[in-house]
Amino acid sequence: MPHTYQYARAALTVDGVVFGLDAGELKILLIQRALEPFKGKWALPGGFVHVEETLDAAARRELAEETGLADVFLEQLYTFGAVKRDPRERVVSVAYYALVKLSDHAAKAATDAAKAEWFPVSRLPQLAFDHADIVALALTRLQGKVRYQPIGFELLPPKFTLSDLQHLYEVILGTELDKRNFRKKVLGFGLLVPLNETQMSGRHRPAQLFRFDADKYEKLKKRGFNFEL
Amino acid sequence: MPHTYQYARAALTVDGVVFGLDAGELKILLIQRALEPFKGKWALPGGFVHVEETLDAAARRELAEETGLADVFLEQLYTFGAVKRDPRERVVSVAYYALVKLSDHAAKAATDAAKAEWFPVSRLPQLAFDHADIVALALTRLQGKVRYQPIGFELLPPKFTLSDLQHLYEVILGTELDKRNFRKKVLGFGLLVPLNETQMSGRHRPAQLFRFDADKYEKLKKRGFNFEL
DNA sequence: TCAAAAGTGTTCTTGATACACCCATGC
DNA sequence: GCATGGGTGTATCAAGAACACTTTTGA
Repeated sequence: MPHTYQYARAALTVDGVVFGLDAGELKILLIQRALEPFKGKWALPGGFVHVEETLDAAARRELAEETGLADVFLEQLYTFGAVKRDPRERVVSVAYYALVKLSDHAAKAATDAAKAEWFPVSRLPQLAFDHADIVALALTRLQGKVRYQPIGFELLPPKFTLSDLQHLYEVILGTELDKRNFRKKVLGFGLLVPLNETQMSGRHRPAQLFRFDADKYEKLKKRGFNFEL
Repeated sequence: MPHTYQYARAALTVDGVVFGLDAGELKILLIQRALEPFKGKWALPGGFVHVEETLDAAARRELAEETGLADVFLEQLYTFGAVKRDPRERVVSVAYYALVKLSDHAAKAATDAAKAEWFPVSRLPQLAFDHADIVALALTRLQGKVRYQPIGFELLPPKFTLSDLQHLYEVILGTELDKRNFRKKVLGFGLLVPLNETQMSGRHRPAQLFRFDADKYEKLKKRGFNFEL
C-alpha cells in the first residue's frame, strides 16, 4: 500500500561506526555492499528507519541484522544531510557510533553478516557515500569523549590489565603515556577493582587484572565527580 | 504533484534553540504556535526540511522566516526521533542551537515574526512537543562547549568589557567566578584586543572595552592551541 | 565624600610532568 | 641467567584557587 505525500520527502537512514580493539589496533566494522550504488565498495552498516521505530532502535536493529552485534554501547553522533550524499535520491542519515568488546562479539560478527570485516582506522578502504566523513567525525568524537568519560572500558573485556587500558588510550589518542603517571591517575579515581586474578601472557611477570566499577562511577557522577583522562 | 513511496516515511523538520543574552540573563527565543497541534503554546522556531536543501540551510531558513535572524552562530545539536513526539504523524527533528548578539538582532526579531518572544531559560513557559527536552540538551551543550571553545563571544556585542564577559560565563555556567583569576586567565590567551574606548555605565570608573580577535584564534587553533575556560 | 564597579599581585595548594630501577615469570 | 613486560616513588614545575585594597567616576 503505497503512501502519498504532497511534497517529496527525504528518506531517513541510520549508519553506525562500530569501533573495536583488536590486536592492539583500533578497528572499524565495515560491510561490503551487495547492491548499487557503490556495489562492491565498503560501507558503514546501516539502513532505513522504519516509521514506527525510534532512531536508536533503528540503529540497533541494523547493527544486529548486518553484523550480529547486540547490547553494545551506542550513541548518536551527528546527522548528515548534504543534498547529493546519495546519488539516487535525497537521503538524510543519522549517524551513530558504537563501542564493542571484541571478546564478546568477534565470533557472532563473523557468522551472521554476508560480508562484514574489521579494518584498522589507519588503513581503511575507500568508502561508499560520505561514509569517510562520518568515520572521521566519529573518530574525533571518540578521541574527545574518551578523555572525560569512562567509555574506553566498553572496548575492553570485563577483566583487563592496566597495560591494556593504557594501550587503549594510547591507540585512541595517538600519543604515548607515561606508565607511572597513568597508573597513579587512573587508580586515584578508585573506580578500578583489583581482582584475585592475574593474567599470564608470555615469559614475564603476570599482570594484575581489574574490572571497572560502573555502579560506583554512576554514584560519583551524580555527586558531580568528573572522570578526566 | 504528490509523491508516492512504497513505505511510509517520517517527516523531517529542523528546530532551533536560539540563545541570547539580555539584561544579564540568558534567554531563548520562542514562537507562539498559530496552528494545531499545541495551538497557542510556545515552541521552538522550526519547520520542514525541503527536499533540495541541506539541514543547515533549512535551519537558517526557518530562523530567518520565523524570527528574522540571519548570520548567526549555528550548530547542530542532536536529532530527536521518538515515535510519538508529534501527535499527528512520525516527525523526526534535527535540532540546532544558535547564539545571537541581541545588540544586532533585537530590533529585527521584534518586527518580522508573528509572535516571537525572549524567555529567560530559568522561567520558560510550557513548551509544545518535546521541545523542553531539546532546550535542556541545548543548555547542557552550551555549558559544556563554552568551557573549551570561545563561543561565548557570539552572545556579546563586538565591543565588550571584561565584566560583561565574566557575567556571561557566570550566567551560562551558573557559578560565581573570581574577578582577578578570570581576568588573568582570559587575558593570558592574548585573544582580547583592548580598544581605545571605554564604556561609561553609571557613577563609577569607566571600563575598558575589548574585542575578540577571531583571526588570531583561528591561527592558534590550527597550531593546537586550546581555549579553556 | 560617598557609592559603585573597575582594576591589579602575591601566596598557597594542587595537580601534571619527568624520570630509573627492581620484580616475577618463561624460556 | 636473560629477556620481557609488570610494578613502584619522588622531585620539580605549572596552573588553579584564595584573597583585599586602590582607582575612577557621577551624584
